[in-house]
Amino acid sequence: MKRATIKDISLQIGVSTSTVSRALNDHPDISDSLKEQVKQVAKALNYHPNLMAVNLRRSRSNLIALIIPEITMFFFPSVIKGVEEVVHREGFQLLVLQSQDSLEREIQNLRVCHDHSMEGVLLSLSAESSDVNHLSELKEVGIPVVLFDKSVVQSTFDQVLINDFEVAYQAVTYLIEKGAKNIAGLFGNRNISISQERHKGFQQALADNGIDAYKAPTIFASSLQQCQAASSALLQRHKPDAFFCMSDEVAAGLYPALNAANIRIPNDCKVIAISDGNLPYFMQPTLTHLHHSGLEVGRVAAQRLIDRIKGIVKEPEVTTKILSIGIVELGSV
Amino acid sequence: MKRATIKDISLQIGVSTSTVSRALNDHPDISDSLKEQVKQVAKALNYHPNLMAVNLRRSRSNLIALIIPEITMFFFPSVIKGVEEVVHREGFQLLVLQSQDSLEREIQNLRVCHDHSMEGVLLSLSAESSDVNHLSELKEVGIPVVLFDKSVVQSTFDQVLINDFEVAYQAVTYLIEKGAKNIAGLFGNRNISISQERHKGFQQALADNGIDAYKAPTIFASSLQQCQAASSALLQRHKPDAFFCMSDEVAAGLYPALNAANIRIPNDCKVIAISDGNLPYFMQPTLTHLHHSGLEVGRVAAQRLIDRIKGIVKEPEVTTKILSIGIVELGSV
DNA sequence: ATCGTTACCGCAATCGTTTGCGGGAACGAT
DNA sequence: ATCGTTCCCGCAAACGATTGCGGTAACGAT
Repeated sequence: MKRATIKDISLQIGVSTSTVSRALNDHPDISDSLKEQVKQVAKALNYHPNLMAVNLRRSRSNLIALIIPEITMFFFPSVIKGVEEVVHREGFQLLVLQSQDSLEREIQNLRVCHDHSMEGVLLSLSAESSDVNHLSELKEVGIPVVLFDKSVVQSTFDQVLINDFEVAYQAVTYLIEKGAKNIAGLFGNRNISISQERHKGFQQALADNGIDAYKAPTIFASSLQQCQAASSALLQRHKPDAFFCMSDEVAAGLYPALNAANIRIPNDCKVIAISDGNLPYFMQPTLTHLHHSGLEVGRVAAQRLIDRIKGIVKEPEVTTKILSIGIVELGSV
Repeated sequence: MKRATIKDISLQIGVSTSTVSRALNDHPDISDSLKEQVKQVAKALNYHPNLMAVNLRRSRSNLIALIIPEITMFFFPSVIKGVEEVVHREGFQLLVLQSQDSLEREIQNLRVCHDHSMEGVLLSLSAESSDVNHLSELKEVGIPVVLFDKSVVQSTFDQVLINDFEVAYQAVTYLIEKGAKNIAGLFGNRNISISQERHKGFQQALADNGIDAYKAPTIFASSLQQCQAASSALLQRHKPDAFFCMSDEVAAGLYPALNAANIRIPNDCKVIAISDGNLPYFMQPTLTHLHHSGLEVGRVAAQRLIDRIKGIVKEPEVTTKILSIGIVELGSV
């Protein structure tokens, strides 16, 4: 019932625990024959090293934390997948924590990271986090942090982002090239930075094409339901010939509204979104989008973090990695 | 830079480490004034107990593992959410592992659970796991396991499931009540148990209503693309007046196929699915479904596990908790 | 002055490993 | 016979906390 320890092995064979330890770790001081014997007994006793003891001794934990606002079906599953892939390959274990978009819980989670001796932290800031001051605690004890997806301007940490402004600009420009003249914008929670940045890109693209950005119908909605309701309301007053959706989530709110108003996509109205490329294929018509690969974000961020942990990245300066985004042309434009 | 230990505090105040430890844990042997002082110094030094040491000493880890086949946008995000909710409330941390539907990786993950001294494991079996023999290792060392969603018949573990047969039966019966006479069935990976059970329920419901189940058009598809292709092919040969979809994922494959064939939902063809209730609202028309709440599954399974860990559940017998399922009537029937 | 309490606090073992250092045995060389 | 190597292996101290047991001081009571 109780798990075997190194001591059990040592007693059984009649050597010291240090010898057993060295044998199991293939230390050159130990003869091959003894190594063999030790390993056999270990197997027989179903011995597994107690990682709590090992980690305490080595003062490592082999753990990497991923803190995200919330696990929904949007975006983060792909990120987790990408992170897990890299983290697992490098021999770490992943711990997933959620901040529920609350600063308080984010701080709690960071404390957990500290307490559990995380070797590194991947963090997508909560909606309430307007700066990174609460990360100083980790910085002081030397736990590397990589921010991704959501960050703040004056960050002093490595980060993996996309250029939200640019991507939105690009999407809107694309709609204009396709002949759209009256473009509406749909955005998520107005408190999070990426909503704001994408909104700016939206406005700038309009302005650069001689369209009065302030007259463009605009919605900020924090949930699918809100978005659908707001879209329906919008359609009472305006008849846009195109929609820019900052995420596939808001696009999913828009579709039913258009349908209810008997507006056909893409004939009556074009739709474009930014998406990780899953949901767009479930929608009808399939949703043209700029492909913001969560998988890629996860991979790159995790790799960067692990490089930091291993000390491969020596420069003290932090880097901001901007991922490039491609457009996937489907049925909605 | 280095984190403060209990020793640092003891040196600073001039008491022993044991006293500091007791003071921090509000042991009655320590005077209130000293406690106050110790806590102040602890705060000043930004002291956090080293959980690796604490856990080694207490031989606990405070960790609960969740092993799932794969984090996709389907179902599991809700489960994770439910699990996290309970686990966090009870003061544990959650570790998410993926088996990629591979038995080998599932075994690897179980080893990780053992090595990291998990206090409990929540497991949704991989497609390749046809029994639970590989769980014996955990059983031997006394780590409780709760299976959920996917299990096997002769399981000797607590489990939280739905009655897949019954739910499918119920869904098909509903279609028949609504007038459907020619019902097709869409299923996922044919190797996983829930596909098989739901398929049986599908067939039985047909048979009980005097329909030849073996002539009913049936598809097993492991991905969205496969499902869409197979659906299109099916529509060349048959004109079902209703579809039973074992998951929202396959339903998402069906929709475009119906659309391409110019078949209208629900007028020309009804569709019903089993779903956790997210995706159905993004589809057009919204998808009528039997609501298999991932949130609930996660909560119940996690609570059961924690009861086991805490020893609240004393009975040696394992229990199988079957969650009830309600129907959500939306636009597709 | 002695004894008994009560209130505090320290010693040292412990959890399971790792690892620096030292030491014995065997063996060959001188 | 002595010395030097080489090859193995054990002792004991860490890692950072918890905790049973014992000990000391203060104090009042007798």
